[in-house]
Amino acid sequence: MAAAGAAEGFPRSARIRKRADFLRVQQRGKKLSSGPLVALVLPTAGPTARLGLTVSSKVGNAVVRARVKRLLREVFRRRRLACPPVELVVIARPAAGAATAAELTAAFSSLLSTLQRASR
RNA sequence: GGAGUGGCCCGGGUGAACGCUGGCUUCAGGCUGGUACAGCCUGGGGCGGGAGGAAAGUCCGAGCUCCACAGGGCAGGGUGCUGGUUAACGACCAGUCGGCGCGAGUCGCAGGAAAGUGCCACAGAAAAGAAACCGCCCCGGUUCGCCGGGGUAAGGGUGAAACGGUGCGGUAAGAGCGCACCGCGUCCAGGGUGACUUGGACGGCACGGCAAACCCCACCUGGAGCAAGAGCCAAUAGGGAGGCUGUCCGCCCCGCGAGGGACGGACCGGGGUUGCCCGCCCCGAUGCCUCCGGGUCGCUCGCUGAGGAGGCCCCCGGGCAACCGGGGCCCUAGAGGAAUGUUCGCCGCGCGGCAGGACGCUCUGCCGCGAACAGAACUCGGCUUACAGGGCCACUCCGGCG
RNA sequence: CGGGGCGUAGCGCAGCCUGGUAGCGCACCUGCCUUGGGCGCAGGGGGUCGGAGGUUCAAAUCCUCUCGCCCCGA
Repeated sequence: MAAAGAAEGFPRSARIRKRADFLRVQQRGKKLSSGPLVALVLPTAGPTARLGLTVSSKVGNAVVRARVKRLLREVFRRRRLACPPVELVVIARPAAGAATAAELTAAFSSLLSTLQRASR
């Protein structure tokens, strides 16, 4: 176990995939925001953090939405094991469609940093 | 060389690191059944696969799936020159006719206006089956200003459009009144599968426009859509399925009777016949009997390894072509809160600047910037729309040189 | 996947079905009224009718294609 590649992996178990899970986090989670992003955080009993993304059609067409999700997933993949075990739902506001990759990365990174500080 | 027309193609390449996804294989752990072993789940390793020309819009057509369907009529919807291609189409090809263009070409919802109804604003006398405002001509009257009656439709004027056009003859003035040509209609002959076309004869003109107005005619048309649909099935709740039973009348049977049962008809209410009607079919408040299954979340299948109405700037044959037949080669991803990504190099492409060779076309080097439109969601055939940059082919017109 | 609606002046809407003049309210400008402002009265300006093509003598209106926005159902 614990192969070298697992440090930056992003397996299916680290994703929120059920509508019920999304609704639970959105109703009971704590709300944070940074720029074009809104995050809802709920502590979990699982071993690691899990991420779910919500990017509606207000953000842009399919290409723009996919780009936003891939960028956010990439940031989360790099820092996943450094995060406390929470369930995290990130909602992209319409401004996220027009944001550059650097802006989105910075916004999500600051969100993750405040999360890590709060858990200590 | 310049201007243009039509069509086709490409849609960056390569390497490394870290990731994602589904297939095959292998290892470890667990569960079920268990003799070997098989199946499933979780995690790791290896191998090879992983967006488009439009995947988009969802404007048409089909496959596939489920539902409905005795039959008849009416409605609704769609298409609309002809012939063909196709699984099918509103698509495509070829042609006909008409518009535009010198031309290559291009555009066209392009049936019927003597089946009927309706509309044609303003202007104009008159907007559809006739009429006569200014006129022109004749006759009568006259106070010489003109008035009355009749003929006419050439000219003026209005309008988008005025009941064939031009010319000659003719006439009181005129008029298809007569003639020639053109247009129109009918008939005949030739060509063509056909739309249509060519020629001739006859007719003296009848049929203004609008059907992307209602409509008529011809042909086509059941509804929904992979969240279709099929299977397994937790918690919770306790229901779900099947059969009988409505009211009245007639008649028959059983019974002493109350009553019960069978048949036929009518009626009431509800439902089905996925628009309506006829017709047809089913059901009945309460209650009784029999059976144990129905279904939500979730999961699996449908779903893409085997079939594809699949591609080929491959070949052969048929056809003007769309396309068809045969052979060869090749391709084919399968997610499910939804993968195909991120970072860093090198090469290639375009634009701009600088320097050098060079009259110029252009070549070399360096630097900077840029690289679009857009993401599979059951699968195909079309159409439409978006798109940085690049390449190829055929043809037309104009100019120059030989 | 399927269905519906909207786009007309700076804003909110009529007009479209049944073709011929684009209009209403608020806002804007000018004048009157008032010491001044508001209110009120009178007058005025302003619209490629989302875009392209077509039918027609004539199109906001009819037809076709297209762009954008909003809503609904499974």
